[in-house]
Amino acid sequence: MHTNEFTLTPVPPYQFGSTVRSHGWASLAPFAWSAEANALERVLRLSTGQVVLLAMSAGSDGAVAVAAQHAAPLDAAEGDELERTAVRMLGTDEDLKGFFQVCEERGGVWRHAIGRATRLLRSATLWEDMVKIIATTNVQWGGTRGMVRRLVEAYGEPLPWDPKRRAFPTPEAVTAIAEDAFGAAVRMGYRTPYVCELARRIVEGDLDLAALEDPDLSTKELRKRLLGIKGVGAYAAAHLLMLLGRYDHIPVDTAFRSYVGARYFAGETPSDKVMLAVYDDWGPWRGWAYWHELLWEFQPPEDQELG
DNA sequence: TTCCAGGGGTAGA
DNA sequence: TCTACCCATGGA
Repeated sequence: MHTNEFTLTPVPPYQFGSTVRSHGWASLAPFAWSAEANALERVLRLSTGQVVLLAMSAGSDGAVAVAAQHAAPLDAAEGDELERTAVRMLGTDEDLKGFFQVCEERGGVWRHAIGRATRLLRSATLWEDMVKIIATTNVQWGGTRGMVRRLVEAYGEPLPWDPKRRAFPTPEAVTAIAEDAFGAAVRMGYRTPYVCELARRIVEGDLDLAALEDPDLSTKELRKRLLGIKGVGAYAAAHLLMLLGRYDHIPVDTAFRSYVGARYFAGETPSDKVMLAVYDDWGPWRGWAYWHELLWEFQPPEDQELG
């Protein structure tokens, strides 16, 4: 057994704990929260095929500690990929000063956002984020967790010394499976052909994920390309845009309608257009503003976070 | 049993 | 651009 430990120094302000709790991703396989280690763990398959076990936890002075266990030593390229992937998942390289500046100007409860210093937890790859977003549509959270768990258990590469723990399946692994077999194993219902087609497009080079992660691509063009993916509509595109660091669209779902209706319209639910207008003055930070308010419903801010 | 979820595709207007 | 209608699955 070999180990590789390193620390990430996030762009401040940053908090590991609030990032892990930023949405439900930490409870979707292969992510798992280890209470005893106080760490976010997951199995990760590197592009060389080596499968590693990652543990990410809060370090000192706002840093994030990452520890990887693997059966064989990692070469330089594998080490780079490991670190790049940890940065992607934790958003430690994301500069949100623009958003925190607006929160500072608004003051009041918005100072909580600065204290929380949250990034959205990402998956190891955009492919994994896309599959998981598709698995959240028109289903309750328990259903999403079940679909993702079955997908990982059926087709993820096992950790060599603990084969019950598996990585998220690659697109190549999914394309190697007949669609009806995939459907029977994963039980994603009508989402099955969407995921299979997505995997095929990635493997065949028809969909270039790296191009979608290019910060120089305009948000408008990026959204158009996301909407071109079968299974991705307005909600899923807005959510994926947030995971790609663009916060000007709000993922409108039943949670949005329920929360905004209760908070701003005395329990009534006007049209989506009217409810979305509540956040218009946040400009490019609309999505983040809504997301913070929704999070605070379940994770009420404490006064000591202020200032 | 019926309803519907952290919606989306499609056809037809 | 907007609206009906259908879509597998499983929890409530």
